[in-house]
Amino acid sequence: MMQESGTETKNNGSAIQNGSSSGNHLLECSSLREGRSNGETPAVDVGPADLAHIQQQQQQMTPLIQYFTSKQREGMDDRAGSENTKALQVARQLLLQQQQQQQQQQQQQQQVSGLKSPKRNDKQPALQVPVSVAMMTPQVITPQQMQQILQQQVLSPQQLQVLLQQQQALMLQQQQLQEFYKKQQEQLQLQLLQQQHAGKQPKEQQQVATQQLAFQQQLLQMQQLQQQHLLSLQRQGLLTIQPGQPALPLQPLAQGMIPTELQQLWKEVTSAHTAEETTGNNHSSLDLTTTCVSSSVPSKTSLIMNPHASTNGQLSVHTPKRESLSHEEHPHSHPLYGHGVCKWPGCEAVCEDFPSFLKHLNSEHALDDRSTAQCRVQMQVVQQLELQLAKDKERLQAMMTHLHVKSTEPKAAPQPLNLVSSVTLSKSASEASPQSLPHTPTTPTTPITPVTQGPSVITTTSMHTVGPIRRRYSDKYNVPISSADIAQNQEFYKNAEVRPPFTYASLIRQAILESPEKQLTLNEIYNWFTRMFAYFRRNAATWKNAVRHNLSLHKCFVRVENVKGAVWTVDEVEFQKRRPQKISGNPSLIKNMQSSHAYCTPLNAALQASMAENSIPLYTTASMGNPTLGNLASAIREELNGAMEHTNSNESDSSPGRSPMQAMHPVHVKEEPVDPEEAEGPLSLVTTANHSPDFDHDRDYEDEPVNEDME
DNA sequence: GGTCCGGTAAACAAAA
DNA sequence: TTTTTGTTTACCGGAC
Repeated sequence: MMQESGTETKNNGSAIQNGSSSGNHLLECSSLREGRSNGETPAVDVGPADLAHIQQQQQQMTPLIQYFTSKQREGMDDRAGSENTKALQVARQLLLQQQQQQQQQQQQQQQVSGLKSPKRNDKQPALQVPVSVAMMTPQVITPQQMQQILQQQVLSPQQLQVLLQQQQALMLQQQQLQEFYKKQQEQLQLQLLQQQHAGKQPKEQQQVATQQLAFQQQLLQMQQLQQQHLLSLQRQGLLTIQPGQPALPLQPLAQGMIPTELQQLWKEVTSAHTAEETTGNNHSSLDLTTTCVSSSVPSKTSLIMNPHASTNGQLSVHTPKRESLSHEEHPHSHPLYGHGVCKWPGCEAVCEDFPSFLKHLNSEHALDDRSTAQCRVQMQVVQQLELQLAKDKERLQAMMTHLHVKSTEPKAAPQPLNLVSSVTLSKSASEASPQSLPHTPTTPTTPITPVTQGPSVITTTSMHTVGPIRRRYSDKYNVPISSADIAQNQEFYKNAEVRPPFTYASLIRQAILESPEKQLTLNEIYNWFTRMFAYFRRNAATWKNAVRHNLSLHKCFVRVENVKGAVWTVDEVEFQKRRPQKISGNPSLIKNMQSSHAYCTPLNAALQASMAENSIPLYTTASMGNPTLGNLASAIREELNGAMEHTNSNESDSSPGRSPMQAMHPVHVKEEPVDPEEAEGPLSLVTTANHSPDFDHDRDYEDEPVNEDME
């Protein structure tokens, strides 16, 4: 509640200037008044001097903010917009001086308080007042300094904007922190009173004091965070820092002493910090313009992003604009965080909650060589995917041209042809409406949204893929796969909320087979689904039910009672029985399939090389899954072998095409006459190389290998 | 048009 | 009591 008020104040146009500082003071003062008005002994013994100090600093702060605000409103007049950052430097120095002084004062207070007797009236004032003051006005600038800045008028619009925004962010942090701090104080007051009335001994009071001290330390850490923020400014070149002002390391918060509210506060504060830091990264040595940068840049800081930011956002997986919106609307949503897992490529660290994720993000994925390299790799991956997509499009066009297939777009879709989209659009054009595809009944009204979060280039076209899972296509529509998609699809399905074109049974089997012991619990299967497919991170009730349904329904899934409960295994014999035999009639198809698998290697090798070049071991499992390509390949071979076996031995078995491999049937187009009806085929099934029977549906079947290997 | 298959929804029961 | 797990049935749409 207090935080809300703080936010409102911040968002209020006219209140911006003094909303943070004065607002904080007022809040504190009012809080103090309340304490007194209640007839309770004020635990926070803020003396007149302190109040005067607060007011004074408030007055000092206001002109600067007003100035910045006015500059912003004036459209950041470039009149004085020389790039000279001298004024900013001055301001920065002043701020740092202030902070130093406050820290020193705080430390002194702490020392004093530590020596003081646990008597109620003695301990708290020393502990609290300095902290609150320090936290409220870490960046106070004296009127003289302010005037100096104003006289110089050397701030460029961008600098002003940056400074103003960051100032606001810091103020918000301070405000929130202060509010929480006051809450803590009030609680402690109550505790003290209760203890006093109950005749508690100083021991407990000491405990309370200890808590106070701990909290104070946390506040100090917040200051350090702010300093880091300033450092990030320095990185941006917007500020220069004094050589003698070392950056304080971000110390971990004292565990076990962070109450829920503090965690909440911490979360918000670190969120802002993260955003700022990310922005700093953007301007630092890295000229990263893709996901890694744009992903976590909130709207607040979007203004200070480089001119390419918006463009980058469009090209990257996440657009800054959308991200910022989502951040505003869903404070806990973060493109790098989902389902309790850090989505940083290759990380997948489990973070229980958003605050812990933010901490993790700040600690593990700070601006360093590794993160830089990862971002670069991600860029390369995206670029490679883009290139591959372009190639495939070209190839498709050539194929269509060769087959004299007049564009089926009128019938299929107006959207650009893509491996994915074309598949969806093909035969079942009637159903191909993008909106109708992806969604489970649970989300009928939100058809496209999930897909929009997909990977950059693929996203647009892939939107149309979402629904295909149910549809099956006959072999004749299959077209030789372009080498492309293996790694692509893996990454794609992991990031894009596009429904994989595989049956639940196939996915379940894959999950089980990928497990070390070839057996998984239901929950582990769930986890595999969510881990491997972004699509299954939503509508859990639906697909989980389907998973259970499939497990129970299909004989190929065998439930085994284990020591630790029931696990599910795959009866390959039964599963093979399910396989379609369509492929059986076409040995050549199998050949093609095999050849198509060969594509995997080069692509993955390239990706791996790229990663190795950047020394990014993390990528191995998470985003690319390259390391597991071997497994994937072997799985494909197994599939192929199975299909071959069927081809050789079960030709008579003509159950409607369902073999995993069936999808792979290579290029029927070449072997079968192309009739008008089939003409659509190429379009719809551009990629059909490897497949499990169930994977046959509307997609290129190279996906399966990828998916199988994802793990 | 019938059949098969997969996806989805739902009800129900047992176990945790 | 709630949640998870497991089973079963029904329905629908797509492919054959």
